Amino acid sequence: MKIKELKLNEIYKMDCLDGLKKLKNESIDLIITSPPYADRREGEYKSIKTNEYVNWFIPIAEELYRVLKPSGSFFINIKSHCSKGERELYVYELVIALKKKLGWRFVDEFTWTKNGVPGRFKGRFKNGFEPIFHFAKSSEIIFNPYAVGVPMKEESIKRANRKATGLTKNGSGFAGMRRNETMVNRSLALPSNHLHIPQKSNQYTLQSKHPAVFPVELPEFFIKAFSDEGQVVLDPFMGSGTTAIASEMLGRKWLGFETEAKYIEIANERLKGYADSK
Amino acid sequence: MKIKELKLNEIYKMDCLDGLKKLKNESIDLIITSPPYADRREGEYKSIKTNEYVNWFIPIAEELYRVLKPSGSFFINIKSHCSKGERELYVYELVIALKKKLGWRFVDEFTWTKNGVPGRFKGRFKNGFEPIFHFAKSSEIIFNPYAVGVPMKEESIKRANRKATGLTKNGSGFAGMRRNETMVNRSLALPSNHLHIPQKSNQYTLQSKHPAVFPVELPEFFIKAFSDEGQVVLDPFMGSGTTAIASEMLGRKWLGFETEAKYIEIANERLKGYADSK
DNA sequence: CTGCACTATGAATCGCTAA
DNA sequence: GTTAGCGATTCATAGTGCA
Repeated sequence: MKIKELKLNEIYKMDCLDGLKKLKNESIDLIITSPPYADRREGEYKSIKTNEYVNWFIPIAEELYRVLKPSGSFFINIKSHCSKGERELYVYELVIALKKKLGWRFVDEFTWTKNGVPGRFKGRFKNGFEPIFHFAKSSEIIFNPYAVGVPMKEESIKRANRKATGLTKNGSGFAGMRRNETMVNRSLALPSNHLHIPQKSNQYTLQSKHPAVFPVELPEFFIKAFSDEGQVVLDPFMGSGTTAIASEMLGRKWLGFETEAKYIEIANERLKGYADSK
Repeated sequence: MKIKELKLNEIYKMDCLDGLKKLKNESIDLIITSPPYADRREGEYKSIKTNEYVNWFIPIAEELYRVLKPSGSFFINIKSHCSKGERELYVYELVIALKKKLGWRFVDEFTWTKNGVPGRFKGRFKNGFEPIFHFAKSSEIIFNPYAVGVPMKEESIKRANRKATGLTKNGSGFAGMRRNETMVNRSLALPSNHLHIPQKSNQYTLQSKHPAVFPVELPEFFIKAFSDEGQVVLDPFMGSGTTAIASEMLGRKWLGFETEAKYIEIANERLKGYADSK
């Protein structure tokens, strides 16, 4: 039985596999990460070869499974690159392995659309989206859909009110949702598994110094919908700390690993900047 | 050596595997289809079981490979359903099998975002996107990206013109693209692999009578970008004929198979309606 | 202060050339 | 033969600086 040796709200300069071994079983509420992609960022991180990627990730995913609570969720953002005019398949193979070899439940795939980096390629268009895969350990996960409700269109509100006068027969009809949540939030529409978040040009921000940051809106969305206040969010590949910032903003505790000292520095600066601005 | 027994611009009431056998090697320029999804619409079509889906599709994909020209492309729209709170994996397995077992080149994945069918589910949101997978036989495929160019933003046009005054040193640098194509189309920006096409409410249209139609904009996009005028488009699962309509609209010949007489009737009505409206 | 011009850059990829 | 490096290409976005 491992013990929990690590304090919260810190980024540890370790390989994530070493770091994860220091965490207790079922001590984490939510995992959000974007690991290094295969064959990218040579020089920055040690580049993982495409055909070794799944085997490289499996021991990490095993540890993630161990430390996550049964009510927790694991979100992973990763996209295959193209090589010789074909998109690689390792991301699909990874998803299949996580379920079939390690027993993760594959809840859903999100598509995050953004403004693609321009480029003309032989036989295809620039890339304008990335998938985010949602895994869990059980069917009873924390889920607060109305925390990410979007304002309804005018017309839809009217229609909803019309409908609401003739009360529906069954209370809720929806698993895991209390009826009054629906009523209270009449003006909020539920989002879908499509997230449109244009990538910002981070030219003069601290964020820009890390080569592969996702926008803060991404972890924000998943933290709101799939965790409660005060819970613990883990990012095993912390990079410049976007997951930590989002956690701070939303009143969650957090924890992360990162091997590059310079990114830890950037992340701590960003966190300090956020704390000062409050 | 098979001979081509079938006339163009017709929907044949056959199982697509039987129909495909009547087509000559390399006689088709473009394939666009949305096959029946696994475990759906029982009663309408014979439902294909999730765990048998890949093996069911492989012989069809082999025939598609045989009839497609080396310069052709194959687009397949298919999305896994959810079962017991998990999204099934057979679509990823299919993509992997098409490449690794049958030798198809996997060019790219498109994401088609739409307005999701409302519904509240346990632990996940409504579905707001479907993938479309692009396969080919060679790296030398027909590709007309500017046929689907979207108007550039005002500001980008100005910038482009400024740049164009100081001509770049090398002619093109980009394979498969003639320089003047770029210049002539200065006011068009290339799209990405993200297509946003809200699904129309087809409640009162002929289209609605088929349970699983994709919007005509979808085949339109692929026909424009990946085929030339006068070429032959095949849809092995024609349904209510959306691929045929799009082909007619764009001056392509077409051909399709469909086992249900009532959908062939609907498709022919739609085609007649289109012809009359011209 | 506003408007416009200009610049930097974002998980990119390909073909060519030199080694 | 193979590989590594370099230049060229593409545009949405945000920030800077000047008129």
